[in-house]
Amino acid sequence: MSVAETYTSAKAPGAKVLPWNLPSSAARAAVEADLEALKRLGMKLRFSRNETIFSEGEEAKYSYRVVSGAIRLCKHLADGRRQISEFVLPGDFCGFLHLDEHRFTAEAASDVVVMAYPQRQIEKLGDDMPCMRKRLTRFLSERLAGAQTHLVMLGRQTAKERVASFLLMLADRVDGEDGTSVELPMSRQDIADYLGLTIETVCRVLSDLKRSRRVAFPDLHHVVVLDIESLRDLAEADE
Amino acid sequence: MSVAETYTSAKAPGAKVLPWNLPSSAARAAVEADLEALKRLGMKLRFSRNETIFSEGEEAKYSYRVVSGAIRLCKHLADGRRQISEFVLPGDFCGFLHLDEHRFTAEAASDVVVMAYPQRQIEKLGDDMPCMRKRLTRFLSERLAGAQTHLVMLGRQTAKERVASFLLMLADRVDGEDGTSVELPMSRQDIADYLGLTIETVCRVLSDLKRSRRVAFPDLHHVVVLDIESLRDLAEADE
DNA sequence: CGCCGTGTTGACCAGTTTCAAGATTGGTGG
DNA sequence: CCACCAATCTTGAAACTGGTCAACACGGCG
Repeated sequence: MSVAETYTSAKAPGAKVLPWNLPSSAARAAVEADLEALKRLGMKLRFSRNETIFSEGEEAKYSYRVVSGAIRLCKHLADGRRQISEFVLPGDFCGFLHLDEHRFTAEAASDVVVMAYPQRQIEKLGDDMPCMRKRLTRFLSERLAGAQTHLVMLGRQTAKERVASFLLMLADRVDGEDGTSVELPMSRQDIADYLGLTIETVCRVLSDLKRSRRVAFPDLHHVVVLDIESLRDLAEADE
Repeated sequence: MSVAETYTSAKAPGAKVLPWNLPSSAARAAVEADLEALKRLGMKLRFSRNETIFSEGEEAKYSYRVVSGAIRLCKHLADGRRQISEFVLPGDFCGFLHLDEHRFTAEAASDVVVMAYPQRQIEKLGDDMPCMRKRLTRFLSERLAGAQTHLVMLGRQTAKERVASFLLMLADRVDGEDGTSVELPMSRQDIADYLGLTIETVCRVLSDLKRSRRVAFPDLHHVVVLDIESLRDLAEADE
């Protein structure tokens, strides 16, 4: 079964495709197809949990693709507050901003394996190959659209809605077989910092969801089983 | 005095350039320089306050540049909640997302005059002219970086910090002579929906700022005089 | 003059945070 | 394999920020 098929079958008829903040599985599959040129530029790197991959303000020498694990993209305030703008999951790209400096910090949310591509070469690739260029603008456009959805979440949704949306997003992005059992490759604190909440609030909401049988934690803290339909009611968000 | 000069002189020595969500005045000035090709594609349109320019989900036929007034880019939830992701001020662009559908709604925040450029032609321009293409990817990158700053604001800043940051951002973006007197081309409700607050909270914070002499309203509600330095203390935000 | 849209202020309330105390989990070394 | 420790997660109670509801003020315009 191709990734693209997994993607379409995961969408129940009538289910709305959420405009989340990374390219959909379908888009990723398409990228896969003609990414050979990029592949041979990359080198494989490993980072362990909480290692910094690059920092805000650094010169942007590389862009990355996650092979396994997860990266968090975040900004740190002087007093320790932190906001995560995005989780980068296996198959996803990050960087590629075509700015001289990184505008956010990238840290390993779990042990992670990435491919690193030299920024220079990527830009060259874009110059030479129109298809790559189109992909890049589309990628950036998609990410911007995703960020706007995230803004709605932080600006106008309640804690319960945010957590529900978050879980649905993960289920949507992870190519799980059935899509209801999802691994959370990030800590509660990471989730809180993504959702603009405290870790305690995230815990409480998850406990509520557990009590109302909308989620279950079979083993540890890091695997969730979702009742998609009932979570969708809570998420409410979309237009 | 060129726009670029205005920009650099507005930055006091040591003042940090805020990574806000639209291209800086300097960037805009540079765009100006070689935008002749684009210019003759555009047609001038007028919208009056609260008119919809385009809606989320519509086919993206045009991109826009604001000549005068302001546009708000926003998303509406089913129950009436609204989040504004960006204000588009004179000289700024919007659209250009290279996606088939608009991912947000654009409405006139005040009476507004815009230039509308056919999306098709723009893409063609990008194909033909490498410099335009680079400008586009840089534009999108810059917008994405700006959205991330906005995320920090909504996720991790207090009401006071948000309002202070907002006023500083406006002062930074508007090419005012001295930069301390700023016109607010949007309503209190618009500001609230940009900041993820209620209109009452925005009013209260503004009143506080007025009492503590950090802002003043000479005439109406729609012109503010700022004490940049003391507001910067409140904004706190940046890394 | 009086209405309507918009902005301001006050009193009260609710959701979220804060602070603090445990409970679980995972890892390490005996 | 188990004991122990540190890190992470969970839960509770109290405090607080910002939201809600309601009244009022102000300015623009017919």
